[in-house]
Amino acid sequence: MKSESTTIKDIARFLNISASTVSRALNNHHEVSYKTRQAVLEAAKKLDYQPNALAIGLVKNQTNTIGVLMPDITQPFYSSAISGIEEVAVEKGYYVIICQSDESYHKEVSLVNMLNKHRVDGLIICTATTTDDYHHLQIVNLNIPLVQFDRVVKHIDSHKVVSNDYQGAYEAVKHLLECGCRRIAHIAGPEQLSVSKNRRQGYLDALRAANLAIDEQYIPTCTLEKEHMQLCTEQLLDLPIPPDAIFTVNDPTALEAMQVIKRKKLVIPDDVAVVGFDDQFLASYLNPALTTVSQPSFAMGRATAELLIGQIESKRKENEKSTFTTKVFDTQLIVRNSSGKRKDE
Amino acid sequence: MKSESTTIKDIARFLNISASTVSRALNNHHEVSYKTRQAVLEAAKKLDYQPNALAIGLVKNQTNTIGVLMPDITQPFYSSAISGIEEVAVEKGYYVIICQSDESYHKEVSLVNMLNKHRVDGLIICTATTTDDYHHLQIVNLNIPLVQFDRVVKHIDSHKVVSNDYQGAYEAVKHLLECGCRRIAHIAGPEQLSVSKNRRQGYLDALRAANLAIDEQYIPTCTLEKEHMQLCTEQLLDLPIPPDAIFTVNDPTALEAMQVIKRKKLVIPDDVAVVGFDDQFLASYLNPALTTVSQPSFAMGRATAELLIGQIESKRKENEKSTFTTKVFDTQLIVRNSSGKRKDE
DNA sequence: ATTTTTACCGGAAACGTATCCGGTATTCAA
DNA sequence: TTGAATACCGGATACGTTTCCGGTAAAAAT
Repeated sequence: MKSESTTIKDIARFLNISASTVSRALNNHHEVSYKTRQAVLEAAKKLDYQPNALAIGLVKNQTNTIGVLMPDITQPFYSSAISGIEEVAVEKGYYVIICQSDESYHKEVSLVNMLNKHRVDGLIICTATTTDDYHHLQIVNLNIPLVQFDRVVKHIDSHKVVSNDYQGAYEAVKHLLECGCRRIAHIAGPEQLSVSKNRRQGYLDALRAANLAIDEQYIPTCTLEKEHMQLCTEQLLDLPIPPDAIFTVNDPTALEAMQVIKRKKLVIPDDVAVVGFDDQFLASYLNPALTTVSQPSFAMGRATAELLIGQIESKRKENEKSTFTTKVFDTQLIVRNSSGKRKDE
Repeated sequence: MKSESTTIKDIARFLNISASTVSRALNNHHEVSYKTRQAVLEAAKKLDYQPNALAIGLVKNQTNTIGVLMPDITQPFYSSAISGIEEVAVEKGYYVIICQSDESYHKEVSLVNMLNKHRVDGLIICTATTTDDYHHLQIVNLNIPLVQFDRVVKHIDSHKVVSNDYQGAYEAVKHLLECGCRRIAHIAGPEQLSVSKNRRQGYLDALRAANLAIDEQYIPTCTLEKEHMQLCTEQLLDLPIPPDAIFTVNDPTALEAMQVIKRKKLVIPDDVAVVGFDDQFLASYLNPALTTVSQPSFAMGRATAELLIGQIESKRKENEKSTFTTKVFDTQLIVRNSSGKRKDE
């Protein structure tokens, strides 16, 4: 199945000139006359010439491709970020290869290696929950530009894009306090994730600022598996003195929490208020609508891609050692009915 | 920035053998002795050899890459399908490049051309709502294997993967009839989309089977823009004799419809029942939970990738002209409270 | 002991493109 | 009119790999 596509040599033969001249003409090189350039362009169109990206990549040692490795592209937060990444990528002439780790460390390592082998020009990664060894990132970071998204590893030297998790959590808890809640629980995420840690810290500091005692019983750590989200919620509600509010590490957890609360015939927000984190698009459609901390995932995706491509192209120009930036996006508290002051729809 | 990665020649030099032998050893060619093969493998590991996919692709005229073009990767139906595609792709050693058309015909054409230029080994496509010219698909279909997903164009000769839209719609309407509804409206999708057409037909036939008259006023065609979804719903509710049920072409439309219905202080399902199509993951979290037709999007994604890769690899073996199959996935009606027989949670 | 087979290996060409280097013809300055 | 500068082009090489072709040495068959 010879693919029979026309090459630069075909054009050369057609015009009785050399391949190198054709190449120069197609690349707007100045050392080619106007006349032959026009002839080449015309012939290229006529013969339906499509440059072979593989061959170009081989000599230029680049693929115009960036790899994106996310835990789960099904989650709105990630798919929306990917959408932003894709948008700037095509703007700048790059392709994006997506992979998902399914929150598995082993898949993550193997996919990073695959992408490395494929000679992607750069890599965007959001580590899996189970990842707590970062050699594979270190290694890839030496070869190709890397930018970390959302879940970041501090000691790895690269661009980073995150949202202000600490501030978001702090404000969410402050809001609950203002609603009159005094026994605020927090279903936290896995400890090795930067986002979990920062949100937890925001929660703690908000309580401290209000001179409230911290009760570790109120701060279960969730694996972020569906069943465990439910279990955490049940255990909170079964405490001798159950909480009057639950702030969850993300929206999916808030969803499950709400289901459990309803199943126990408790009323949201009267008996238990709920606040999530993400503002995934369904949050506003729930009943009661979910109060949550909004992250600009699409814009974050765009910024990530811009940083990455910027680094790729500056690297090509053999720039001085680039200094890495961490882009922090402000979050915004969206107050809806799951935490309101007992005014129903 | 010479990337300094070790090549096959480095290994050859290291072992004082020829590059061709190294290549053969790495590819388990039989014409190489056990001893040298071991030596090569060891040296490859020691020197951290990573085969250059570009070079391999150049000589083999393949990229091990498949392109996926979807209207909007943010929608759960698509992201879940992509997830399935990605899964079998890595299983079989392929990379997946994703692009989104944003429902724009022009973007679609330009992206198809980009992917073609990048020499992807195959292409999965779900056309945009605004696409009603299919030359670009015809052309690409001549060059590389193509499989159409969900929204398919009948007269283009390729594998196709769809769900049984007709049957799903038929059963949804039948269910509404059994609930006692008699004035069932249908918010339909754009007419050029195969899915819209089939679901509309299922709706019509179910009504006819029940000897109910068809009222075109009850069948608005929606562009699938959010505002238009709302407008269609409002117009239905404002009719002199408003419907007692609305069957929507997909879940996002059902969502908006429910919001509008609630805003009018009507009760679901007592005043108006609602049934959607997709079973996007949020459907069960709504209040009332949404009755909808479930499509196995993940499995559909898997099947699509399997068909495509199958075609790619059979093409390599210069098979006889392959005959194309259309894989139809059965849908399943998930009855929840938005259509129940007025028993509340 | 001679021929044939087998096992193994190296050299060279090829994939499609970019680019370095050198060369010719033209134009300009002196 | 001569020398140098300029404009343009072709040939060769390189990128990293696979694969065809031919060749040598050992093993097997005669």
